[in-house]
Amino acid sequence: MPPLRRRLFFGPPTAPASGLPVPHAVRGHEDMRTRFAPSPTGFLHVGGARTALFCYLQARAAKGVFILRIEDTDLERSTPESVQAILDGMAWLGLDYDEGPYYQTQRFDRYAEVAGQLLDEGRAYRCWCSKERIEALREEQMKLGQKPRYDGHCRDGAEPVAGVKPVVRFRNPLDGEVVFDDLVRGRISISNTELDDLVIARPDGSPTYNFTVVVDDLDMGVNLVIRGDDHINNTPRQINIYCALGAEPPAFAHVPMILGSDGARLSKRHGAVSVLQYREDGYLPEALFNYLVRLGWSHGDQEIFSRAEMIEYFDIRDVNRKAAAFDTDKLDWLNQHYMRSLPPGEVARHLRWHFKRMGIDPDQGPPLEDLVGVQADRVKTLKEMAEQSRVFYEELGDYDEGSAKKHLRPVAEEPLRAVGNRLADLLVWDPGRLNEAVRITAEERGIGMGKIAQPLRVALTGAAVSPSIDKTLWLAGRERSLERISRALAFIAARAAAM
RNA sequence: GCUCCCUUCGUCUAGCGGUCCAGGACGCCGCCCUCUCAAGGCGGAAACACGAGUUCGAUUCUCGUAGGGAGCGCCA
Repeated sequence: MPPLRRRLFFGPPTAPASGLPVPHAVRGHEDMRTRFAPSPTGFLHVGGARTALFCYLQARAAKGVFILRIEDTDLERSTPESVQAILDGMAWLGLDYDEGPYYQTQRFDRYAEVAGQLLDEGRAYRCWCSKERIEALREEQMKLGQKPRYDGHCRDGAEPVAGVKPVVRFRNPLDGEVVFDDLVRGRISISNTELDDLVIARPDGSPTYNFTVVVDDLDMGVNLVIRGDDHINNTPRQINIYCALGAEPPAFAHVPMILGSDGARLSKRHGAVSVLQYREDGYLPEALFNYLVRLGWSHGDQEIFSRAEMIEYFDIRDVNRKAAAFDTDKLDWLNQHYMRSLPPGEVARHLRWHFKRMGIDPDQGPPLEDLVGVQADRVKTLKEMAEQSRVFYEELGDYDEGSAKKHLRPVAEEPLRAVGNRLADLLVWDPGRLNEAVRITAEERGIGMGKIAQPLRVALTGAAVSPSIDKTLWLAGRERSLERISRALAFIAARAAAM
């Protein structure tokens, strides 16, 4: 049997009630090992993603190792699709791990081995209590205003019950207290009298969560456990198991969960909760990453961080204690920032993905880099950008009714025809010359830019909203522009004739 | 019910006993710019949950109260 590995990278997190072992120097320990351990029972949601991201950053900051472990012991609910969704989500966010993915289902022999060891040493025992008895016990205790827990009926030896396969329970200490210094919450202590003898193996021998985590983290040499704060209450039990195994517990950091914009627990009704849904909605991974890391963590007043800066500055101990509400407006702002500041080619790559999904051929129009340069500060998401740019890649459909009525009127005919002619004479189709052509046409007539730009805009895009007129012409291209101007002139003529 | 945990502008946060009649960011409001929509520039409103202590002095420390969250499984 392989020895249980012990690794320390800072002082013991457990301590007698006196003497505070201050966790020190999280950074700089080359042997730090963290892990992200999701259970594959659904997609990777933003809360889990943020936990993963903190594990990743902390490992990178300490030049340690980041491990991925899939906790799939729940055969009923775990699915290969979920595993894939987790892997895809992490890949999209750029969370690369150094070890794994390990799968708990492949380690059942090992859990059985350790459970057997605890049994042999008397640190665990078999329990034949029926579920009915446990149920009745719980009700009784609840009625008495007590915290429901196992009463230790089989703890000191019990007669096997014929035809019943026993569970294995961990023999939890009866007194004393468990104290640990959580890297984000500070000191947490709980009395052993609050804990009971938890089941570590079911009748069929399959292990339970609190037991597998300990065995895995020990075997994998994990010395810093970063996880959601819903596990705080499990930690003391786990620490007791570490001790029973004669091992040093790792350090713990419990990060708060993410709330919906209304402060309630994040759920589907808040819109996107799955990381991959954000990709579909048009967000850049850099934006979501930056948003998530700033949610509950900060470095002075800085809002924008490059990956290298995050790694340089991140320290799990700086993570906030309280749950944070997800704010889509701020994510939007970050997304726009990254659409404008990332290399256009990089943004274009993601944009291409959206075009394809929408059934638009990105090669039937201007280069996507040019499009990004023009549209990035006009939209919040790549999806919006693609939607608002179809006219540069596809045939123009019907004019927006209101826009056509307002701008494609007989008075617009002459200026539109004039600008069309001037554009047709242009030898070079670039924004500078295009702008000049429109401006001069307006000046010659002593009319405002808007008197020409708006009709032109409707002619080119079918609606009254688009990038500045020179950029719109530039993106539409010479051929499309001239053709659409002709069409608009015909439309105006037909309308005049009908009046 | 019991145990554990949390509490600064609407939201994310800075603050680690005096530097705070509390700073930044998103959002919001106003003005400017302007060929539309944006973007940009300038300005503005907006918070220490409450009550006791400790202290010369509390946003910062302690204890209560209120509010919120999590856990109490042969789920993870």
